[in-house]
Amino acid sequence: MPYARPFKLFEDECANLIKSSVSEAMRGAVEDALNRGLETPPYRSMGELAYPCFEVAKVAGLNPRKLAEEISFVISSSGERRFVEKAEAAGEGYVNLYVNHRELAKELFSSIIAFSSEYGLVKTERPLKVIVEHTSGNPVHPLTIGTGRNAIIGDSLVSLLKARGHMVKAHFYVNDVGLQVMIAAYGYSKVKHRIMGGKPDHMIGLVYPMTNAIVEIKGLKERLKAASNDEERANLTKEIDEWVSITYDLRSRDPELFDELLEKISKDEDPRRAISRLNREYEEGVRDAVELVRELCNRVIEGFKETLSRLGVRFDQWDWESEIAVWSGAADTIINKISTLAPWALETQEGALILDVDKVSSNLGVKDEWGLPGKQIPKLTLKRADGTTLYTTRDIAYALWKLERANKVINVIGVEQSLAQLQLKIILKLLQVEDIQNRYVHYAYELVRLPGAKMSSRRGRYIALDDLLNEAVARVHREVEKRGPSLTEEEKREIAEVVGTGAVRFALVNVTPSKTMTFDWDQVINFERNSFPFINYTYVRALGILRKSGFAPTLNVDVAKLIHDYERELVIQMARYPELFVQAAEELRPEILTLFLNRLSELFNSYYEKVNVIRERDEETRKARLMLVYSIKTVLESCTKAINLKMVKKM
RNA sequence: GGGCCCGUAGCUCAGCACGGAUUGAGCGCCGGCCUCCGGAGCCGGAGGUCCCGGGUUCAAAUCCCGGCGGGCCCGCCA
Repeated sequence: MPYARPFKLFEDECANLIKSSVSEAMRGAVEDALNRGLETPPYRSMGELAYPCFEVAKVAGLNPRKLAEEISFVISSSGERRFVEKAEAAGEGYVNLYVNHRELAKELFSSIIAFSSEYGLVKTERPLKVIVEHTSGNPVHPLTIGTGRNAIIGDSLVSLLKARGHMVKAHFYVNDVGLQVMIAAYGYSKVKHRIMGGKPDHMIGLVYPMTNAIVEIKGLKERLKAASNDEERANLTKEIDEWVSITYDLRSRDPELFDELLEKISKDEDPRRAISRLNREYEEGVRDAVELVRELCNRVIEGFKETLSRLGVRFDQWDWESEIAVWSGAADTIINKISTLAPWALETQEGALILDVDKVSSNLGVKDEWGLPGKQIPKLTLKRADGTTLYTTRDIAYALWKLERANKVINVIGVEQSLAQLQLKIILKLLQVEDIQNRYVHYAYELVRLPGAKMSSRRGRYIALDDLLNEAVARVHREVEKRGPSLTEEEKREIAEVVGTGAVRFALVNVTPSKTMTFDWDQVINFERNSFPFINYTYVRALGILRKSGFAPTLNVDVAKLIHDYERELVIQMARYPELFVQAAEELRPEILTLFLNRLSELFNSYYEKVNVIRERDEETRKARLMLVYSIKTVLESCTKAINLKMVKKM
């Protein structure tokens, strides 16, 4: 079997040559420097790798430039070279190393043929059981642009880690406990006969804010009646006015639905009490309550699944908060365990149980160990005065549940939860979970802004992921209409769907998660460079060439025929791809691969413009070029597969 | 008040964890290329005190300290 990482052969050879080119006395220092890896020079004309001599020169009391010249000379006169074409001293003290791209091409081609579209997907030596929990949108409204980023990042991680050879399961945490869901369920119970056509998650996305607003106003009005002074009355009136304006807004979006909800809720003596009763009954597992809430959640989830399947996002498991954390009694068990382990950090305030997390972290010594920046970690309430649990407590139960089932747990959750996640991790440490620092990861991501769009959860104003996808598909469809008149209507639809949703995926994964990203249509669906359509177009071009030429991949090619600068560059980039894949998977950075896809596509398009492939007269040159094109096609397949992007074969 | 994240070209970003040689890409703008294997393409140009000020270092966009600007978080919400 050929070696899976062609470029590594070159890198290893460089390291060996450098090591053996210095005197015994310097070898130790050189090895230390090499262990940190060689550098990539800033300009392509400076070779593929570089070794800076400054550090070693300083230790040995030598001039770095001189040392670089010496090393370069020894390497250049060495007969032990296969991949190193030449070594040159440069700058103030660099050894620049140039690869022999023909030898590299041989390795690349045999690797491509051996692994096909698995090329570059280097398997780990230590496969782990990994749970990636992502998306986990509350079942009271459709998935939004924000949960969309979560889903796409999460699914890319799942795909990346699977490709790396880990045993990965994608989990969705259904937050079916808590007041929000109960409000939605209460409203749903009044108007469920109306929710027939259309996507159920969108309907409930309207029922929930409507119900919430109606109940809020009713509650505020009662408080106004009982208000004892003018100031309080004025404040309440102001608040009521605000909510009334919200209900106008909401009603305009479906007057019949709103009116029926209002009429039915008004009949209830005390909606708030009905909602808390529902909450209590659900936590206790009373049958009617369970049936109602589950029916609601399942319908919303049905909508989620429909949306997610368009993006190719699949879950292995749906974990219900009620089952894992509440009905099982796990949350209470945890509270008891904390009471035994750290009674000194617990206090009771008006009946509520509070944990001094800061005290816990000092006591466990994690502040130093984890390099915690904050001096003071806020306290956390574990249990309400009425004995019911809180979200974070239930989340501890879920974290433990996941940690029992996997070596590593990755949670894709918004940055705004950073503090809660830190508190949770400290508690997990307190609960004596082994190696928690490495096993439990909060993979934080930032918000998505969409210029011109206003968001307000009280008004039920959000940017639905469905709308975003529809818009993307529509835009691609218009373009396909313009450019592909020979395609059938069905083909056009298929292309628009795959390329449109792919464009959204690409755009959302292309930006470093810790940055707030701006979603700009002209950027996402621009059909030019740095977009998914551009990459897919490149792939289709490569397929076209291969199809027309009738080329069958073969190792019987003369790599010496690859003399063009673009050919050399393409070979190097593709040979480096496995290194990038490993880095992306190890560092959980899928965006490294979207950047690579773009770079490779740009290179190929430039090449294609300058060099003939099919029309090349010289048979050997033609064959070598076709093998190169075949490699590009294969690498595009592998790399898109690694982050679960689907491409069309015709457009 | 405290903590976290972000600040690089008009716009969107990459490079920063692990310091290294003249910072880069796309869009937009200006100017070229359809006798072409698919123009959803290609080539060229203009455009930057890498937020500011100190420090460490042979070397700072990158590390440290102090500011400034923006976002988020510090609930008996989830």
